[in-house]
Amino acid sequence: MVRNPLTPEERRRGERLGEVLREARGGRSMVAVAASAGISAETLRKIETGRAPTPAFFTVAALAGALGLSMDELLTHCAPAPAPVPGSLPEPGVLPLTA
Amino acid sequence: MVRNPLTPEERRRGERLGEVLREARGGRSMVAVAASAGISAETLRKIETGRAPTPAFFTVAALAGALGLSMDELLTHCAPAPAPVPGSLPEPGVLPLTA
DNA sequence: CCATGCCGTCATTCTAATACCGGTTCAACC
DNA sequence: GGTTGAACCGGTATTAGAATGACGGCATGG
Repeated sequence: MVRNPLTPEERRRGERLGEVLREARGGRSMVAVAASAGISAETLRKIETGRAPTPAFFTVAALAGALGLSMDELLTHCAPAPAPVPGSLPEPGVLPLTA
Repeated sequence: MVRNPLTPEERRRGERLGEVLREARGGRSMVAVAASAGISAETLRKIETGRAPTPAFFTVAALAGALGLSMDELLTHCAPAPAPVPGSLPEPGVLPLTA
């Protein structure tokens, strides 16, 4: 096919990424952080609210730099499963991706 | 404006990213690595050849995972300036981004 | 009252991701 | 020598989404 429309899992993964970024921003304003990262405030808002679930690599890198975050840390924090008790419901539909 | 068309600097940054990824792939085939990362071989080829200069965050993350690379390492390796003698030509138009 | 900060929506342009095609190179094999 | 296969490349086409701007709305606080 051509560019399948993003699965619900992928969208929720984007939401988690947004939450992590917003938390890391703390009290600073969107405008300030966006300017510091070299992106527009509109873009930052879309990423934080999860409306841009799969931002570009260098966009995230710029944000991580502006927020003092490690890229690997970021991946870990917005990672897939929050320790769902290994052995319970297999939950069909998980996407490892970070393996 | 609306999505300015990627500067030459951004494109060369994508080429460096591709080179690093290709080097990390070593002898393995594109098809194998792409499958391991959960992306198509076509996409991997476009990234490696620099024809997709700004890939998605999670796409790069999947590739880094498949290749055993650290995201921060990746950023450092495909980084901006190769130590251009601090104090020479200021080169107007550099994009820190990774700061 | 007015500024600040965030949100929703609409509109726009460029690009990522995917697939398919043929072409090339290089090796092994008949 | 011819051919077969693997692996990569360049081009083209398609769809969905990133990135950006602009306008209006809604709180909170000076």
